[in-house]
Amino acid sequence: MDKNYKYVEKILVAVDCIIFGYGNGVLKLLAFKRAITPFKGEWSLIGSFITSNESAEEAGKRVLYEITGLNHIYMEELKTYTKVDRDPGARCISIGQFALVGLEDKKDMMVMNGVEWHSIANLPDLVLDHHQMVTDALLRLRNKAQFYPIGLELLPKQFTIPQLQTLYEEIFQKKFDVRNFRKKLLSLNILIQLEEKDKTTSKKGAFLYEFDYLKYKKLKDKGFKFSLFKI
Amino acid sequence: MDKNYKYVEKILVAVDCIIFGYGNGVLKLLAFKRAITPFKGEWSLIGSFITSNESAEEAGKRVLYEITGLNHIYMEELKTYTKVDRDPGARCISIGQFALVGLEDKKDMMVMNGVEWHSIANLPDLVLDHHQMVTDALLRLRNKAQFYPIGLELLPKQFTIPQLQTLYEEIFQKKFDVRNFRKKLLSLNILIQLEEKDKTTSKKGAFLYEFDYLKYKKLKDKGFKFSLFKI
DNA sequence: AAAGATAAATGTATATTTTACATTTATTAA
DNA sequence: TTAATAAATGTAAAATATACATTTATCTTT
Repeated sequence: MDKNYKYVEKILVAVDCIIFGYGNGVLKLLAFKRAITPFKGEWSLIGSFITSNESAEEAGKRVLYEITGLNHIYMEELKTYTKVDRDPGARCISIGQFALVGLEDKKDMMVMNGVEWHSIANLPDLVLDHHQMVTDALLRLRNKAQFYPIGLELLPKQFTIPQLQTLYEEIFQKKFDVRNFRKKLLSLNILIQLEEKDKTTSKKGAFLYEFDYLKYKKLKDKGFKFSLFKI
Repeated sequence: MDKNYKYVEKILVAVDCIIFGYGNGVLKLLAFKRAITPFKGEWSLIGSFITSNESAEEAGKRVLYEITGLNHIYMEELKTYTKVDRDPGARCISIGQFALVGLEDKKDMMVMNGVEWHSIANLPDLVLDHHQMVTDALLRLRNKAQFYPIGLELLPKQFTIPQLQTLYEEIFQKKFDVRNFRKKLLSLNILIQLEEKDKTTSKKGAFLYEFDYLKYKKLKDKGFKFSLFKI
């Protein structure tokens, strides 16, 4: 190490993952019941200390993989929690990592002992400042849903418009008018209608759609701003 | 320290401040020429290692004060830079702190040797990943200007509409129509028109305004979303 | 006192977007 | 054939955004 850094204090650096899952029309958060001290028996976000050979995002993805077997998951930094006394055990900062998991295509997901998906409407108490992290992450989720076609991360590759609407209604805890919702979504021109219908929820069946990711990306790179709704 | 944390690696944690200043119609960035190794003679953002008794924001505000004497400055977390090899001297993560300084009311600001305001249009090369931090911060600034009356931080308490427009034009590098700009701003109902005029830039003089911060806050708390412009 | 110069202030018509709201359609099961 | 059910659709009114040119207040000069 460079001698100039020699006398500087080092700090414990953790990541904690705020992992939202969406399945069966319900928005969920992944948490686990700690089996060992500290905080044995209490609910906690999934986290880890960062090691010297990984970035925060790598650490987040690593621990998510270790605990769920999930890979290639959408993850971004939320914010960093650095209050001096946030962890009574030691000075420790934590980098919140925000992640989104579509649960419909992950039915085969491994679920470790003590790890559970909790409906957002009914969260358990969480250790330390983890509840604050979830509050912050929910704000981020809403913000993201407004300016980014978040169905890309939370819905299966093929989905129906009513499914997409239910996702938005779950995220915003608010009903939208079906005619206006469909009109607005289709006006963005990033959905491809397929020929098949999904008949699992109605006799008539609902047409399946896919996101046209390339078209979305092109428009975005051109500076086109998506705003899905005035909420 | 709790024994459970005993065998975990610690990491150097720094803050780097991306400090935007606005004065004389120009948007500027604060940087300093390093007088000592490492990177002696190169331009760098203002930063510091975090000590064990301060949060990231406290560290950011401390170093800003140490170097400029500035106090009570708007500061928020930008993002954290954690790539393993971002600093060749040592494994070191850095928390970017985004700050805004209105320079008109700070004419008496102390300027330490080697510390300089650089016009955004003409930035020097910066060490490490500091240029990336500035790029990220500029995006944040634009985003913030769109959804928050950023004049609150970057203009003197009393200001004119043309001044406010110049600020927005500087931030977005784009001209706005004077009629539409004024109409939109006044329609938000958070400006108080004063009786005095500012005659420094024209014979006719421009009416001075103040932000009605309380009204703004009330509307915001009610869930009212400000969107200053479709850019 | 009048004229000239300069930036500030203003209004309107058109286009676009958002909102509110009720009926018809496709399909399966009885 | 009928009943049941969720999916799909259209239109008018309101709100917002855009494009665009002239008048006003004041100081300076003649």
